[in-house]
Amino acid sequence: MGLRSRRTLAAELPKKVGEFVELFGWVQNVRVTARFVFVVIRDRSGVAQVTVRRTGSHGLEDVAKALRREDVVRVKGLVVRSKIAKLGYEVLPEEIEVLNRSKHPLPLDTSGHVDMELNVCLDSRAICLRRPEYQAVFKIASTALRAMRDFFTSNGYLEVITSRIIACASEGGADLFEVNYFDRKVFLAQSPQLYKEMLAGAFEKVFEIGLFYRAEKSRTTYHLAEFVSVDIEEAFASMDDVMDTLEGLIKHVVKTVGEENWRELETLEHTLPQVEYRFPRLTYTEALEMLRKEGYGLEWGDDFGAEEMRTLGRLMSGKFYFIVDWPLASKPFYTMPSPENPRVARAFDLNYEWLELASGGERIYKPEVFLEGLRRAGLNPEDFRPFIHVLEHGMPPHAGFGLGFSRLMMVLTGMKNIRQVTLFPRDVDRVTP
RNA sequence: GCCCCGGUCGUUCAGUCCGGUCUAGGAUAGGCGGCUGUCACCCGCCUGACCCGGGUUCAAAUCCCGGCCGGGGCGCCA
Repeated sequence: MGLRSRRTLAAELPKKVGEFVELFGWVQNVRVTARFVFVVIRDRSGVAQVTVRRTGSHGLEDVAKALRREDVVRVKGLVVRSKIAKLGYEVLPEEIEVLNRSKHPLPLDTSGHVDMELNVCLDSRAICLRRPEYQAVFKIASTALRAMRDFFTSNGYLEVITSRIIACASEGGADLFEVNYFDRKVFLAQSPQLYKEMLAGAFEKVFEIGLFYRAEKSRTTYHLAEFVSVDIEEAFASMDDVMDTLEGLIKHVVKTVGEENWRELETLEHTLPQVEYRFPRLTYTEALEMLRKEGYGLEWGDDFGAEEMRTLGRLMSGKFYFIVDWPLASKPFYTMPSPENPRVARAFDLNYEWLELASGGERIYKPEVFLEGLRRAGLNPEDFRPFIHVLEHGMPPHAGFGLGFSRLMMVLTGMKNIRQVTLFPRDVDRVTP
């Protein structure tokens, strides 16, 4: 018989009053009194109090008294109601087995009395996650991932997995990590961009949730060298279509997390953002005008810096909002120019307050226009043969977006640093654990 | 890469400005003892730290320089 079928979780005890159960978990606390030893056991469902009556005969009592925080134990005992115990019930043990001892002192405080610095937490990540308030973030993340998959699949998108290994450092923009691949120099992908476009030419609607890499020495609270990107690409769709999809996605995720993770949100003392409105769609030019009125000396074509984004976020009063119709020069080479004005891109960003969560738009689908985009970006067409090959054989018009999953998680959990919502963050300074 | 701030028991917070009873203090964790159906149990005692290197000084946790590490901001940034 497996352990799992024998096991009872702490949260199930109220239903087991009068029965013998086996608890498995960690020692959270031990309190010794004249007639009892109280051991608090924590498992993934919550905590339970194990009450050992002191008989003076060195048995269970000695085992219980010797327990220390984070020891791993199995407790077999009778569940009884209790008017005195704050939980309303407790376990009277007949066996306590120590499955593993924890070394002391612990690298951090798991009792919840003393807070820890982010770095201390990350250095002992799995131990820091013994604390419920640190677990809450990742329970919400799991719900969000599931909600996104539900949303995409129920809207007809096919989940795909593309390669992280690419041959050429040729997609422009950010720096790529070099990897030795059978004595060839290859690179880690920084986005699934061209792959998902090619797949949109076959499946029409695809999405991918995956890790991507950028070798930029960014030291901010919202950049990592390894990050989770949520990407879609859709054939026969316009910029407005995928913006609607993205808006629907955000609303579905917020709603689902609100329904399923209210306990975790309470633990984090965080309230989800409101989404009961149509996300404003601001043009780049309108945003520029708003900033000029605030006194920023910006020219058409300038990018918005951090301060500008904070101002814009304030002016948009804490809403999710799109900025559309960017200058083409500020967008990647594969971006579709507007048919009305070739200096304007059919591209958008989605922001929440000051933070850029996603960007997307329509893509070039004609080979000759793509070659013109490459020429403008100073890139070598030879490096794009496989992609151009697809463009030449019936690539439909298409659009898509990429969403920074961890940035969305910051919004959903109220965390101020992307490392707090990443289990094992990778940045310029950290590659362990 | 730039600017600002910081580095003190396992963790966390004081002390540094203005060098000297700092023999470095509190909380929490750990050890021992006491009290006690406890539930952040309580009380007492104990263990345990000034990032590294150089300099100034009679004297450095404290001032100066360099390094390393950390926090924040900016830049870079599909």
